[in-house]
Amino acid sequence: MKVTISDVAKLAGVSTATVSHTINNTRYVSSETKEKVYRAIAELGYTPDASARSFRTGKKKIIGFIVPDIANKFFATMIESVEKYLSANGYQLIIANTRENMEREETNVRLLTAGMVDGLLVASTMEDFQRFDALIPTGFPVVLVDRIFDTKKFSSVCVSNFQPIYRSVCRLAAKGDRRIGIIGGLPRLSSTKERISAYRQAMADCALPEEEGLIQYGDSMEKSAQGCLDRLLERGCDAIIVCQGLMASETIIYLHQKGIQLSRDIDLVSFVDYDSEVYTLYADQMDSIIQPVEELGQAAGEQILKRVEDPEAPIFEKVLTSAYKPYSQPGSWSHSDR
Amino acid sequence: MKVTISDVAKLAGVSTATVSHTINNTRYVSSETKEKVYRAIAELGYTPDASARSFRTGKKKIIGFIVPDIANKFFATMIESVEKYLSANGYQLIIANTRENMEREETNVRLLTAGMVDGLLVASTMEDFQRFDALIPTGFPVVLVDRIFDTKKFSSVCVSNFQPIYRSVCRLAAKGDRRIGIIGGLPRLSSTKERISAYRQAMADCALPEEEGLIQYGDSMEKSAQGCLDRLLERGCDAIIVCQGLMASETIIYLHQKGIQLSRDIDLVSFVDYDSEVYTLYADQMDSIIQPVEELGQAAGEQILKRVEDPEAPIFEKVLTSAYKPYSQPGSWSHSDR
DNA sequence: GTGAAAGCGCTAACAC
DNA sequence: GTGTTAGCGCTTTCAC
Repeated sequence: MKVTISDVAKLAGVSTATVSHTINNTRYVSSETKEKVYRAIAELGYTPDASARSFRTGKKKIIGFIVPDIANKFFATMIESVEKYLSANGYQLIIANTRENMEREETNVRLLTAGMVDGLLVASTMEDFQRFDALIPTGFPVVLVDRIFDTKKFSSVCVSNFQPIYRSVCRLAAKGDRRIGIIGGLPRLSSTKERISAYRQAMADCALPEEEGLIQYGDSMEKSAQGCLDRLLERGCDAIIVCQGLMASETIIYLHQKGIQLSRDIDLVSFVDYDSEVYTLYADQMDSIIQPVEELGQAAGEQILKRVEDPEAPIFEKVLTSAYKPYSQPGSWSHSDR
Repeated sequence: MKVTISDVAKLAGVSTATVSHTINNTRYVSSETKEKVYRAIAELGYTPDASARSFRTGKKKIIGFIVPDIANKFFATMIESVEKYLSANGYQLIIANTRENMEREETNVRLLTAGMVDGLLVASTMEDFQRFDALIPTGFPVVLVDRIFDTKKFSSVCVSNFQPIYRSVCRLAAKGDRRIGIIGGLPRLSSTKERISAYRQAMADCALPEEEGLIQYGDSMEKSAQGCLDRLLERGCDAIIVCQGLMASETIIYLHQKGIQLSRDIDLVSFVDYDSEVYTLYADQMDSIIQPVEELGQAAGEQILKRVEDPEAPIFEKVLTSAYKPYSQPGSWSHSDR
């Protein structure tokens, strides 16, 4: 049968309080008593029951992370770095996968916030802030990751999206490209909106013709880039900006298959949000906007623990900066935001 | 403040027992009473507390998955498919990442088995069965995934490793290759051992010279393939078998960078354990051993829930079969085990 | 068809 | 320096 704290107490000849306190270092216990307790624990093979403890203390030492697509290496890498930070601080990570589906996100948020985790990281696929907000119990610690809402009610950690895109368009324009296409992610996401608006503004500022057909939206999941690319090629683009790593990889491959050569036949700017083998192969033939994925994960971990430990802490918005790597200078990296 | 079951009971004018039973459909409740209960729940915004429930019932509805490397797409894809199966059955998945480190695996197993999860899936990085076994509380539901031990104490789900390698060597030999090198994963893992032993046996059966230097071991993590490849190239291999997807991608890229062309300068056989863009690019220039990753995940989910629901169920070993795709016939797929 | 109440294993306030 | 004990929110047995 299960061995409980009172079995230990009995065998050690002390009270349950003493056992609890020795285990948790939560008040002074003489070293002889400690000794007896530890001996009893060892003898019985006692392990404190995590459920009972969570129930009693209200702390579960678990953080939930709601992710749009765990098989996307961008998120997988981020998860790894979140997990690293959390486990170093005595927390476990629970993953839920929404596959960019709002209903799945709703279900998972409800499940996790109902006493399963102490706090929640969310890379939300929702468009509507109200709908998201309604799911979160009052005062529940939440940190938005990578994707935010206009209403600044929750803390967030994300990457600056405007500047690198704006800069890309300007660089392409200076090179002589006129018809610059862009492949964005899901139109409802903040990250996509920011990037597209940067594109629009830069196109206008560079006096390049705007044309709705030059803007294509994918879903950032497998096999979505190809259709976008086809439509852009039909319109005779001389340059393409791809706003997300997985779609960028697919774009590169598809161009390769069509025999269209990077930087000779077409200019490419890619978001690089993970260590892709494709990226390694073609890094010297395109501009790269390199996302600080690890830092994003670590910052997310920091922020959520901060909120869990002090739910009254003020809202905090952290914006990280991508690195910009122009293709012509393989060795040179520069920060896009300064 | 937190709204509890007795708040609901009070407002609905019934007992807590009735509220509990209506929520859980666990005994007959008249429809008028149900009605009152649901109204009260809605009015108060009541959500049952998962901790309290787990504590009381001993069931947490959480499965743990201990994974060697979550940023490896092989595991990320498997996680996704496990998660899919579990969530369809009312369970959540908790991930722990060991980075192929035995100490981290120990810590995580101990943490998770201490009342945090109902059952555990483990792709263990351990060599020593005793050491692993010692971590698992008696009777705790465990399913080994992808990597097993000689001692058949736990249920397992894995992929047949022997046949595809044996077949690869024979095919290469028939083609005229004499110096066939192989890049394996961590030498301590069952999967690696099986693959290397298949290689050895096939080399002997094909009357090819065995040479220890033709066998190289990587760690299946990023940047480990390059060193292995260098050593194999030094020995003048005319063919190389790579036993793991990530290392296979890296091998392909490295060969490409060196200007060594697949199937012209060197023959390649790759394990393909996820949807890689590199694989898409080079699929027609090499033999592929395609791992049934999704099925592996689903089977793992099935097995662990079976054990959780009936811990006395007999040990079950499921062995899935890879598909073998020879490079010469892009359209033809064949099962390697029949 | 419903209610009363015990108790899951632990922590922590209070007592000495 | 240590013990006693209430009670966290829920499920479930027993009773009517």
